[in-house]
Amino acid sequence: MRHEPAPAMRSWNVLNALARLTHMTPRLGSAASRRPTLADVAARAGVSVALVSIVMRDAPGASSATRERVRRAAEELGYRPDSRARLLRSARSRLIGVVFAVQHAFHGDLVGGLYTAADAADYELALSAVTPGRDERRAVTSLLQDRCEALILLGPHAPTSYLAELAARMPLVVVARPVRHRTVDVIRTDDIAGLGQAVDHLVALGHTRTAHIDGGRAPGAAERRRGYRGALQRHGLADAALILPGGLTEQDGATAARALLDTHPLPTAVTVFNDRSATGVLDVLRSAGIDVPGDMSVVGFDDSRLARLSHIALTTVAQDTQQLTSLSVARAAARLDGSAITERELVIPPHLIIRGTTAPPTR
Amino acid sequence: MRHEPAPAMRSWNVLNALARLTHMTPRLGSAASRRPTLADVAARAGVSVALVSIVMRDAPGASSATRERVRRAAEELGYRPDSRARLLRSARSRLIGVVFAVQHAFHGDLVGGLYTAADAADYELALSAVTPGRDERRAVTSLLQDRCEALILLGPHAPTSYLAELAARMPLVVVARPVRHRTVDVIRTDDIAGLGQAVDHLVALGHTRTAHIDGGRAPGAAERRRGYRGALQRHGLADAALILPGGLTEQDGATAARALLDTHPLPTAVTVFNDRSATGVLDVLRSAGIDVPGDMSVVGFDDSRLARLSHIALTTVAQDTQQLTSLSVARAAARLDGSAITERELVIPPHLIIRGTTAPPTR
DNA sequence: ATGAAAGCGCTAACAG
DNA sequence: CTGTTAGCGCTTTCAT
Repeated sequence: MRHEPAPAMRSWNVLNALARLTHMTPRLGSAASRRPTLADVAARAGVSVALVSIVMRDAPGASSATRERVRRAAEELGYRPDSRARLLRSARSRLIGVVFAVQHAFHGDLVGGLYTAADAADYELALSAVTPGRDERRAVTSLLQDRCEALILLGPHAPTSYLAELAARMPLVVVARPVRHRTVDVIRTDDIAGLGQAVDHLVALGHTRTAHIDGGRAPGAAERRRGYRGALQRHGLADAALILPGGLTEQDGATAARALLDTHPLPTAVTVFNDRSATGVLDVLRSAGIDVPGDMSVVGFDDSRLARLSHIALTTVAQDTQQLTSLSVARAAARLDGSAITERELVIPPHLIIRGTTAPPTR
Repeated sequence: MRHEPAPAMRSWNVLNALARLTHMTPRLGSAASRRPTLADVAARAGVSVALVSIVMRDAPGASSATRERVRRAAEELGYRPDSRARLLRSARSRLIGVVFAVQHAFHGDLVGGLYTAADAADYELALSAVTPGRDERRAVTSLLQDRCEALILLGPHAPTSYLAELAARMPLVVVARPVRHRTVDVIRTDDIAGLGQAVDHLVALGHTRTAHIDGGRAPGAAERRRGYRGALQRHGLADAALILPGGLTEQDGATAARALLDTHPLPTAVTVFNDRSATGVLDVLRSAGIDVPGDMSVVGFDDSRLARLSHIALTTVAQDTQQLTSLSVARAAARLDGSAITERELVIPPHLIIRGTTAPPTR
């Protein structure tokens, strides 16, 4: 059998296939074409694979001289450990699956925090996105095949029954949504306290006629409604509670703001489900000639990048993403280690950030 | 050796460890505690592992009766194929790595499209996010260990030298950013044409005094500047070109808009690097009492969800995400298959979407 | 400190 | 159509 010289490199796979064809004998293929393996490094360093494995993992049991030699060999070969093979062999995968919605800016913030936390705890993250064409189920299923040891779900919409089913398979941490089930861990912001702080602030400024534009069926929306009502009650303003149906997008806020403008008497302040929706509210109010905060105070929720923009300068309830994410990873790790856990649900206090959209009422 | 009854399930890993301890003999552990394997399914169905493998992969070579039996056994056991093991064994991983910035809404749209495209092409996606605490290098490195066959980078900031280095290892597709390098595939929007359409539209409406708020050093910004200039030139308005430094956030747009307001004579129309920045522009203009589109027309870029919001209704240049993503996956696949490729760089035409922020000039 | 050998769960040759 | 066999690249005993 003769080989014509390849006319040009046409494909990565063709290369591999060739390498395989030309070495049908059990002897190893030349390291030139394949991605280098432990065996290649071992051969080059003149030691056994086991030793190389030890060195690559920084595990104890190799002389520093050997370590040095092995490291150089690996370096020269451009060796990269194959995480699949590693995972396959190890009892633990140290992999945590994360399901997030790619369109939610707040999820973006959380993912950032999760990476940091996982890093510190020596875990890897496997991301799986929920998109318009890919639902939570899909996202979770793909993670299950990846041998994740635990799952962290950001604001999932799936029914509790499904979450419970998952939790039976493996540790499950749900973030930013309450779940009433014995085996599901929950890490979330104290939404009730958050709205409480918002209302306290407004009342302290002198507002008595307030409104709340809610989040509809979004995770946390019910709690925030309750927080709004409860806080007014505390201040003896229960009768003045006004809740308008909203949602979690700018559009939802804009629509609700128009409804708000039809209210008589017009409230002097409004709390909004989240910053995104609050942006829509601000836009409609200003277009309608309502001065913010002169004629109307507005409070958001999340302290997203949006709120911090100087031209928006939204007073808002900040979620503690650092806590939410590090506790989520810590909880998953604790479950995997079998540490004792007393509180299934961790509720993190938020804090109000006062910026430029709130002021005393002028009417 | 006696076992005390376990007081309570304390850990997933303890369970596994126990299972391992109590079965030190080479015989297989009971399927009860481990996640079921092909062997378990095979045993239950009374066939060989190989056959089960065939059935699970929907590969030819099994009678439908057997298929049925195997499927039921797998179902009863709750069997899930282990993708790591599968990948380890197969020559191909059919895995494409994707690096994206978790804070960019537009990347979110792209990721959605990529999932769909990958699905159709029978590839899997491995996501790796760039976050404030995790740079592109990190994101790429983790993907390399996952045995991805190709990489798709969304709007990367890394220097061309690094991209070239990567491209030498494996097929590399860069999306939404031009890269001048022989081995790097690029799929991007025709930014020049996009700005051309925007300017054509404004000129057709009667505008002669226009401005462009640019994207600074963002991917694509240089092209859009050039597109703006070139289009004015075509219309004999080269002298009227006004470019203000901007960026890709609302904040950047807001700042630039303030600068714009100091211009004399004030332009009657402005094109903005992207929708996000345009939002900031709109906000500042309206706050300053400038009516849009009465006093000033505004055109964005991206056709993000933002632009579509009815209260914003931004006239904008739409990027064809469907094309961008399906071509990206197709290109990666083509490289892997060794298909002939004529155009290293694919430039996709955008199209203008006229909404409510543009109108004839009144000044 | 080092090496030999046994698999992790799966797919791919090949034989029957 | 079905079973047997041999690894993928790595970690992990267990010897030495």
